Amino acid sequence: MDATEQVIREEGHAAVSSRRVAEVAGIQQGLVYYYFESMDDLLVATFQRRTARGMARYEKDARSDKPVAALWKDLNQGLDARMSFAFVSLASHNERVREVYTRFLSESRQLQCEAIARDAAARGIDISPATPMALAFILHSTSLMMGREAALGMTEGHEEVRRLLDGLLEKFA
Amino acid sequence: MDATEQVIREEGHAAVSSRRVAEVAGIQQGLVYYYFESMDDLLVATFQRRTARGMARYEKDARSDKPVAALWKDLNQGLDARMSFAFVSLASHNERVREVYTRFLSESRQLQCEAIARDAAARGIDISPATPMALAFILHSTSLMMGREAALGMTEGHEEVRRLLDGLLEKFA
DNA sequence: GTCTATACACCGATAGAC
DNA sequence: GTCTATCGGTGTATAGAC
Repeated sequence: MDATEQVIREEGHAAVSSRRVAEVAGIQQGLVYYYFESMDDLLVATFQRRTARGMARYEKDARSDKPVAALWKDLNQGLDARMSFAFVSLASHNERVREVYTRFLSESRQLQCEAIARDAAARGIDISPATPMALAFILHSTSLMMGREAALGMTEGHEEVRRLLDGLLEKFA
Repeated sequence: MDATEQVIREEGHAAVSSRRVAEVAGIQQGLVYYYFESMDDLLVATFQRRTARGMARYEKDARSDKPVAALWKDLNQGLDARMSFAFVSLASHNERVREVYTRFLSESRQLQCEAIARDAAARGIDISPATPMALAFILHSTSLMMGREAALGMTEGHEEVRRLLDGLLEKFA
């Protein structure tokens, strides 16, 4: 799974083959099929491990003493943009990957909504006209987009966006 | 190029091969190489055509009598999420596709920034603490994310996000 | 567990007939 | 312009030795 992630990151998901993964892992091609029934299984297992790690990170953020600040920091530093794109791209046309991805998206957003609502209530912060859901959505999408562009070598305007959101979230810090 | 787009949309960019594209287009495989020197050329040409059409749409929005409202409407209706993901995924590992994509992103954002700034000035609208750049970025990323999720069958929270942004952009309508 | 060897499908690209 | 035929390479997956 480590080798699979590496290939996706460096060469894209189209380059993931039993031969290439085996080469990176330092084993022979046939051995891949001793551990995974098919390449599809390997792919699904790899993404499942990723989403489990992602959820663990978000849960840790939610339990910290500054949930929203921790989440926002995590979204801006912890996202692996290239893996993320590969994930979406695959999810569009692979039912099993789509299930893994939509469950992760749904559960993590739910978690983030609750964290925002609880944090705002605890600190007496009024986020209107936004709602926890809208805020969670916007934080997620903007940080993902900045990660995407940064992965492609573009950072124009990112400082401005970050400054604006940092300011709006100031009371949570 | 139409056949290529169709294959990308329905089966993903990994399924784009001269044989598959030829089959969809109703021609023989070898003929693809009469019109395009390589599959890479076909892919780049296909995306180039898309970005040209995208820019034309944004320019039309910018010239309309309600630039920001037109842009926001366009972002929410005109984005082909699946093509968009394939584009990004490919751009990560194909230099020529990356160039096409980053130029498009950069030019379209520039255009949108100017449209927002001009529209706000003309209507005497104060968008602070946001800036034209930050606003363009957030509109783009949220609409893209909603398109992405909708393509995967998720629409939870979208109404809330749209309501919030519609409200914030109300003065532009 | 790990290897080698192999079957069979599909890939990009080219050659040459019409 | 469009076709058929073909090359070498790579893909998934399996069989069987050790």
